[in-house]
Amino acid sequence: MLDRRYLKNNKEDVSTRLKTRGEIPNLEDFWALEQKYGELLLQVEGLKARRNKVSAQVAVMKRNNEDANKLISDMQLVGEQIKALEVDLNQKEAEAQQYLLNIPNIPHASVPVGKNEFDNPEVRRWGILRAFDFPPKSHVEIGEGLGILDFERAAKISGARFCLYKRQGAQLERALINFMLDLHTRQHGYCEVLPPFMVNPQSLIATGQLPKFAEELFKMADDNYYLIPTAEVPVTNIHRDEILEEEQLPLSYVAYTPCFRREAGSYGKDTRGIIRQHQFNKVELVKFSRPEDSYTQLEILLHDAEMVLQHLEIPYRIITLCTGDLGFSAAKTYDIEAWIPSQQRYREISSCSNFEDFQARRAAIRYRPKGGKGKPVLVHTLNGSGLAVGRTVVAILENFQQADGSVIIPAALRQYMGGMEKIG
RNA sequence: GGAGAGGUGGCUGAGUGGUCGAAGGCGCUCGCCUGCUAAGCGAGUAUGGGGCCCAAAGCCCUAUCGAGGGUUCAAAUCCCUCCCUCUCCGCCA
Repeated sequence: MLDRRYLKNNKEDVSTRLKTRGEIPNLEDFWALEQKYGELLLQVEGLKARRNKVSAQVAVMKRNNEDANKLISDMQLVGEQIKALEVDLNQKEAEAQQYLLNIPNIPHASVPVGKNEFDNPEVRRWGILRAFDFPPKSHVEIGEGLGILDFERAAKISGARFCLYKRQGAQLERALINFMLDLHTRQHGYCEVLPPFMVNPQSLIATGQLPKFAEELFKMADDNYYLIPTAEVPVTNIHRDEILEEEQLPLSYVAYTPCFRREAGSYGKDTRGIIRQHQFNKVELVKFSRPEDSYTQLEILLHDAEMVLQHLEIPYRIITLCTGDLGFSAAKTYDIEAWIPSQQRYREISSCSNFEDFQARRAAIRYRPKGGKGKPVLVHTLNGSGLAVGRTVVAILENFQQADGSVIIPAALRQYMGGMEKIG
């Protein structure tokens, strides 16, 4: 959510910067709404001030056994006026709130202007693409060949976009989760948390999935809970409605969770394999920082995520999402894309974003400047995948496949696989 | 699921219609004092919104005692609904 006052006072600036996202915001309506709201608020508060004052007088008179009936009947009228105005006021307030909740974040000045994913500039590449002396197979072929990925039975159990991992496949997934958690906690200083996988609507509003993207979420039919689409939701909400101490910042959390997404609107995309699933595992990094540090923290976050791929010896590249490709809540996003040999292209395996105070404002996450003096200030929130586990399995199977259909296990992972060096 | 108890400021804890944004204690901040530490003394110490102001400081108004509604001139206090926590029973990994 954007700052209401900033939005009110900088219509032109906000409007031009939002347009780079491809949004055409109608700020005039909002402005008119705010104007009306302000007037009503002034009226209502004026009347309340009067009533409070008179009520105090009534109290005094009653104590002195004086007759206060005149004042009381006057205030009855004032009470009715207040009630009538408040109906209008509350409606304006709700409208303004709805409006604000549906406006995306403003891109950071360093974000390249562009229309869509084809305008995302590459930042850097890492690793050497392996030269295959045989046609590389897709992870589906490899996984089914080895009997470690079973899509048919998953479809029977659940449906499309699910996968049953078996034997070394299941073990590999588990090994990766542990490897990533250990790396981030032991070497990068993150605090490990294991949050709930179901959350209430408030949490989803705070991080920006609601109200706008309800169709992407799995919702419980009989309870007011949603399955999390990412650990970002429960972990960012750890500090919802809290005032942190400046000394605590930056706070860094790492969490493993499964993620659940309806993938509405992506019919036909990545239908085969485990690239795009309704349920997938992810190790997520979340940071809370002072505003002045958040872009430094974004670089650190990106580095921490990259290190996973470097340890696993998987080639990747970093891109900056352009204004037109930026997610709703993000001010700036780097994607890490791993090399997928069967597709001869890089595919997203991590997304690292700075949300600035966009989520913090929705979630009321603030910190008190040092010394206990001064007003609480909104923190900046950041998060990034570190990494998407299923897609890491894809990258390993494909990049480390052998001509005979077997797969070498990256050295860094072997201690997590009971010393196993090869699958198949 | 059944029965009961309870949700008040950073914490603890009082408050059953007006003098309560809220006693007391703890903590914290600043100042004083003490050779150091401890103790002691004094002052201050919630958050959102709005207004005055170029801005800051400050002042004023308003809201907030789990959430939302209601009664009343007036609600932490009375009524209704919901949420959460705790205890016991049942069930269960």
